[in-house]
Amino acid sequence: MTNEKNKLLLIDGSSVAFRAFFALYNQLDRFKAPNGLHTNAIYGFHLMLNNLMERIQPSHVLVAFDAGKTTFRTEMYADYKGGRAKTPDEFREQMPFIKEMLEKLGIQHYELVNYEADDIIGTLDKMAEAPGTNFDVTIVTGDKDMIQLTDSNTTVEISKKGVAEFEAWTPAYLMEQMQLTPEQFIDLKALMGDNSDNYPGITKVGEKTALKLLHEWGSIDGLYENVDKLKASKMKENIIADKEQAYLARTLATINTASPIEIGLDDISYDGPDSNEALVKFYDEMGFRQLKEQFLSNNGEAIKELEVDYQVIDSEPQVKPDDFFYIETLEDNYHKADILAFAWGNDKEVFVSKNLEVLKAFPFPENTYDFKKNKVLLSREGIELAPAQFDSMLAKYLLSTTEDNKISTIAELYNVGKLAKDEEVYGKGAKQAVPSDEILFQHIARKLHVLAASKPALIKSLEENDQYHLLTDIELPLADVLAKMEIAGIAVKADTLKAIGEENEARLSKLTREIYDLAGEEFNLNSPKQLGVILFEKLELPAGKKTKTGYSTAVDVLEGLAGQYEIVAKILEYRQIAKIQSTYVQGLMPQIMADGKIHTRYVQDLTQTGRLSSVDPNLQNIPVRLEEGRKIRQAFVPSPGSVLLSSDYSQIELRVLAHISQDEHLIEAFRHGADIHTSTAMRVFDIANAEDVTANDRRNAKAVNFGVVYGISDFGLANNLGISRKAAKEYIETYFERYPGIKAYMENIVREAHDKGYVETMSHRRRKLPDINARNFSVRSFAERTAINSPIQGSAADILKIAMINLDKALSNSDLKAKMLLQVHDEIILDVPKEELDEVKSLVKSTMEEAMKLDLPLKVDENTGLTWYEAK
DNA sequence: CGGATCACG
DNA sequence: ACGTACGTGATCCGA
Repeated sequence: MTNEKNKLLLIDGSSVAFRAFFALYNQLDRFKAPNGLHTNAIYGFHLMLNNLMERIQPSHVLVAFDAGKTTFRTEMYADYKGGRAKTPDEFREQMPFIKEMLEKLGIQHYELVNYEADDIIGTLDKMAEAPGTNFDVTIVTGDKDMIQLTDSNTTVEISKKGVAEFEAWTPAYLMEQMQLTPEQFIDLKALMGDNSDNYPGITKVGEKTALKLLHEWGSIDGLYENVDKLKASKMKENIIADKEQAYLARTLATINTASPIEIGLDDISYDGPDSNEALVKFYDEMGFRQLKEQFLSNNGEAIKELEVDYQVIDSEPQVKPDDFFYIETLEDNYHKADILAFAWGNDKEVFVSKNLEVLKAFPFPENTYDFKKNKVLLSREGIELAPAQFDSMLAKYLLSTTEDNKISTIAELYNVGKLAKDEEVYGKGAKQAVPSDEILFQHIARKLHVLAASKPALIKSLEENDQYHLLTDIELPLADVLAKMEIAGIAVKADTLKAIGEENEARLSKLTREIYDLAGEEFNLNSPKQLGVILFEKLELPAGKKTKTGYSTAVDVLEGLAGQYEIVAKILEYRQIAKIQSTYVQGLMPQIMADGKIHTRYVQDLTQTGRLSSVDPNLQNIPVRLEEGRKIRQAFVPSPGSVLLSSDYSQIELRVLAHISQDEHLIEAFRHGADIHTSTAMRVFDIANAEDVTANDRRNAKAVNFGVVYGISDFGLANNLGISRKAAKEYIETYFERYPGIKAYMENIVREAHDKGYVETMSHRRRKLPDINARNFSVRSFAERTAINSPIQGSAADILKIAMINLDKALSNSDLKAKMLLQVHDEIILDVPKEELDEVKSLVKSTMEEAMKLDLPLKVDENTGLTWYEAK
């Protein structure tokens, strides 16, 4: 050993891992490896290590772990650490990877049968104090027991909050905080016991009393030598009676500094990772992008941000047909956004411009990113964009829905260099601003380069997956159709909304007064928390479910009470109206643009199943089930001289299920055109004649049919029908018995998902299922239900997409003026001139019914009206 | 910014 | 034994 001071870092791995797990517990879902493993504890542990290694710069490091449930302490006291809650599966599954991480980092870890991490640490600490050694020791742990080890060269750091805050205990700090020496700290635990380790000290003695006794008598020995001097009291009796227990507690609390460990200080010197490649690979496996980058940059291997040369063009652009084209906007909502700049070119040369005049005679190339956005933006400049041949956003979406489809993500996934995030270039929130031309141009030039450079890899992957046709035959043509629908928009009458709004306001203020009256005080009716307190504490109504934050006041809970309590009925009414008012009256009104229309945006690259979503505003969830809300639809109207036509698939998901499962009974039922829920009721409940099926039978059968599509469980069905779990289980068993094809489908698709890690729709749309082999039951079960549902929901989505493309083609090839306006998952809403109605109605019906050939018919129902309210 | 609630298929 | 129905978006509250 040299004369220079060595620095030894000893970490209680089991306790620090546990701390890390809970420090990031609220982000459990965010921290997932690509293979589905939870990583919050692994990541948190790494962050703690970063903090410690940087601050302490140790020459020697060891992470000690507890070896198992039994130790020499359990031999002395069987209940030691007994009665602890089981460690969560999400935590347990991470432990092997924490150890793997330490190995990759070049940090030794150690555990010893029959001993705890504390004892290993205590023993090494002792070794580091032997004559001839010269160490400063830092011990890091999550609980206070180890404070007893602090001395002139040993600091004990206790993890306090998050992953970066520690409290450093030295003898001086211990004296200041508790007026104790490290030896006395053991006696403190002897007197008060340890709840979390599950051993008692002296009855009724907690920290306060224990401290008082120690300050008076110096030690547990001192106390018992002088026990006669204590004045008679219950406490004195306890002290005398629990003497044996107290000494046992002292033995249990004392860290063994002479454990038979087989490693020494020479074995734990630290000199960084053995293999940088292995560490980087580990980061990749865990999905630790930031840690990886940080590591690489510290090693001078930082992935460099792309350097892309570009030319600024102000007129007469040179464009090759197989170039890429990209438009940049700050705002997401391209119905309002300004074009900041645009770029074109390929991976060799890039051109940029912000002069909109350049666009007027632009020969738009065939490759782009987010064609739909381009088309809508350019239509505002009077340019009508023809469909593209390739769209990187849609290609990436088809390949994987696990991440977003930003260009920076594509760059990362396909290894075509690093791209700054938009937030870094443009800022976010209030700080968002347009940067200088130089920064803006460089950024979009980089994007253009990434698009061009990644295209071959995207196409190759699509072909390997047999998905290329999904891009060319479905998503790309659909983008063009959707752009036209978004540009068209739907007329919404502000006056009608206003009238509904005024009526609502009157009802809301009356209800508010009545509810305050019944509650006996005023409170914020929109706060579930305050409402819970009023109902279940002040008024003492029987509380149902609980949520993480308090009492649940959701509808299903309140509905059970509405019959008995006037206030609950009024709250339900208030909620219903308040929802309509805030989301649909006040929410929609400002969305009506200068042309009197609402232009939604369909998000084409988001859902896990292949459905669209609708935003700004969402026109796929306009109320319909309850009359009060349905009135909102009176504000949605056709163009002058037209009517609205709404055509929807009947039972499309069950039909898809019948087809892909090939269940003969379900297929037969649809071929006969019978009411499907009635038919199910007859089969499952053994009813011979359709007339004998009661409304209740049908309702139950309907719930079972829905359940099947969702990946049924007895619990879910029971919950939905309000029946016992046992009864629900019997329903399901009978159902599977009567529809064996369905049962086989479910088993097969789940098995396939387990084997492949993904499932597919009829047209090879994929959904990856990283959780399908999870060790955690509920995580895995969720993935299994998803495996059952996604091919059904996704195939239905594909069918409607195909129908929309075909219908658009048919309308374009005709003289018809009818236009598609909206899509709501299984229905299309069109604006149809009155004189075209008959023709369009049957065209839409046949196009939709023939969109895909199944082994049973598809069926379309339609409604028409002068408002959307009537057309349903 | 996450949770609770509720609107749709 | 575990703890749930599948897929979305908007609004409000409260740390």
